[in-house]
Amino acid sequence: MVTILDVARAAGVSKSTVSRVLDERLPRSTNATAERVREVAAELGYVRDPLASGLRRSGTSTVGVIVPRLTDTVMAMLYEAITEAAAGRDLFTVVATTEDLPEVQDKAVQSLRRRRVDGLILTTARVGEPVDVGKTPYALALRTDGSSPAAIGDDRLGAQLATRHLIDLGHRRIGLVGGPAHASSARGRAAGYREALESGGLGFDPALVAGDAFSIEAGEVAGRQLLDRSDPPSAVFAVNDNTAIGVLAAAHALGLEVPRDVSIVGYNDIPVVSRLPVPLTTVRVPFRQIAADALRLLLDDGSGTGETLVSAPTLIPRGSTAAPRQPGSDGPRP
Amino acid sequence: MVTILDVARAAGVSKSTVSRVLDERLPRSTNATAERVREVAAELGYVRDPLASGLRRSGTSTVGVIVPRLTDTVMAMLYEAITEAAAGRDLFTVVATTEDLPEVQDKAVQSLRRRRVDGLILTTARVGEPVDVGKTPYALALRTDGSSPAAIGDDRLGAQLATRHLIDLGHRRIGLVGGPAHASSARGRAAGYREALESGGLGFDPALVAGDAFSIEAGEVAGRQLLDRSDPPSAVFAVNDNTAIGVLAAAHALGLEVPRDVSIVGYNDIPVVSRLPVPLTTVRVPFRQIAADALRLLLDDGSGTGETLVSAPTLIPRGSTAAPRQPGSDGPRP
DNA sequence: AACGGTCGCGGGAACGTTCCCAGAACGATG
DNA sequence: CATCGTTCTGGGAACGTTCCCGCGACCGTT
Repeated sequence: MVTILDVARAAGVSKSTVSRVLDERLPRSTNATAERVREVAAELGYVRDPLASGLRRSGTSTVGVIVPRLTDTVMAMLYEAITEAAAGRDLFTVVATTEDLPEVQDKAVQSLRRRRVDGLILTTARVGEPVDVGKTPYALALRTDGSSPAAIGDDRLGAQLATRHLIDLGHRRIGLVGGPAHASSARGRAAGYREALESGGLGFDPALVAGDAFSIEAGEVAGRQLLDRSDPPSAVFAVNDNTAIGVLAAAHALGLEVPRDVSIVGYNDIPVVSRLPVPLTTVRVPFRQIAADALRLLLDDGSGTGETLVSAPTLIPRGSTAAPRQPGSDGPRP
Repeated sequence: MVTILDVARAAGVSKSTVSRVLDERLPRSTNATAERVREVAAELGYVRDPLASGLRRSGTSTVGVIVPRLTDTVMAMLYEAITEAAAGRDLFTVVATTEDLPEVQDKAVQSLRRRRVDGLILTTARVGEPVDVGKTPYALALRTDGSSPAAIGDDRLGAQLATRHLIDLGHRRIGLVGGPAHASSARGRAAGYREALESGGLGFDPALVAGDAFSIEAGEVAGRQLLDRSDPPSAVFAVNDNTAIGVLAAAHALGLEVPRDVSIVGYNDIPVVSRLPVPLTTVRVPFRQIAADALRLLLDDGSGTGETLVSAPTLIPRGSTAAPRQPGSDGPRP
């Protein structure tokens, strides 16, 4: 391994000079020596040792990302987006999972802080429970706790788009499969759903709401609950694609055909849903934008406490939504 | 941050002693001073600085994992399994993605080596293209290049189980949706498919084979190719769950009902497939075992070059497979 | 020509740890 | 009681880098 001393010797300068020339944080000197040093360094294939560098500066050009689990495709997509955005700033990313358990999260935070990450991005925020990551800079993504800097999608808008889409198709009884109350995203989507209903003159009916988790299983249970009765909704908006898949399964199990008997809308547009036998209508979230925003909050913006950057989602209409069988009347199914 | 010097002062010994006592690689001394040092360290909440430690030792207690992408749930599952196994050995993991592009992989390898990972686990091996990671210890997982140490599932066995399952149900024309030839897993599964056919007295028919990638899209294309003709197979074995989902979509698009008109088997048992409207019969791969094996190859076994550890998969029968409509005769569909 | 200011450079300490080595303490043995 | 061997300890160098600080060169001004 070639060190800074090798470069110094080869260029006939001191290690301090090499260090200074190669310091990417300083304004790039266009000096004669500087040029030579850079040449020599490139020639020898010198790359800074991140360990030694990190030890001396206190910062490692690394950001830590904390997610509930990577097997949730949404989280995997966001992490990949963050990694890409970070690479554009010459930053490395490191990820830790929490299983959604606060105590695991604490361990993850400690583990990443110990590794001297320059900042943390968390997607595990719970409303009303401000995260505590000590004095490490941090930002939230996808969800907010209401007080920390956060980069999120416009969940109300997304839910409004989805619900309004169903209304426009002629649906009058629209169910909601919601998510956990601790997630701001689930709350926002529930609020948007309600607002769209009311602004569409439909009124909010608590009997058409079920569900309290993001998983496929929860979606299936809630879907069954909404659909397996005498007066089922003709359409369901699900808080995310996973729960929508669960609703799809519930509908199938009940002998309902999508979209003939019931329309379904999901949220996030994870890759698989566009390729299901019945491609899912869903709301696409600009993950790259959100990732870039989170990084911006983390690095550029240090001072502004509690700022929230919001990105607008898009409705992606697909095969899982159509006009109800008896538009506007919702007659009992045969 | 409390350093080793603080501990030394508080315990009334030298930093060398503290360092020695706290060195987890040395046999744990049951000394009186040792005990006191440990107590004091715990009391002060001392944790070793990984940067300084890594700089001096040359090793960071970190293993790097290289995968094509994390949005592939299989890779996410494996990475989580590796992380868990690594945590059991007090190791940290770091992941990099390659998009399946060799040049990106090279950059990923460099980036991780520069960070002084103690070893690398790669899931991107291509048969006949031995990976080059310099002198960093490494092991392959899920796929092998034929020469490096590798921890894989028994792909032939898995495919045999899947194919035999279809034969046992009475299918006589069984299609294969295969994967890329560079992946040993795809090859092994193709081989197992063929062996099961032949040992079942069915003979191998190249006309019943299609597909050359792991994606949903590829599965859909191949599924269409196999199913949209006058003499379609009554069952299809897909090289993984993604392609199986693609085949599912193709079948639906062609108006075929699963499993009534065509049976489908996937591979990997990613979470979503058990919750599809028609739950997918698939082959479960012991990812935790494979992860533990890969780590073992990497760390315990240094010397043995080219050893391959193979884990046995299990068939998980679900709703996507059933007896053919006219067992054994494969009459044309109406 | 003398002086003040700016700039670039090099020496050396520091970051927190590990490792080498010399010496102290201790017990055992002849 | 002297000597030897073993175990344990502490001092200091080293890992590769950054950062502080002093010094000399150079430029422009009076």
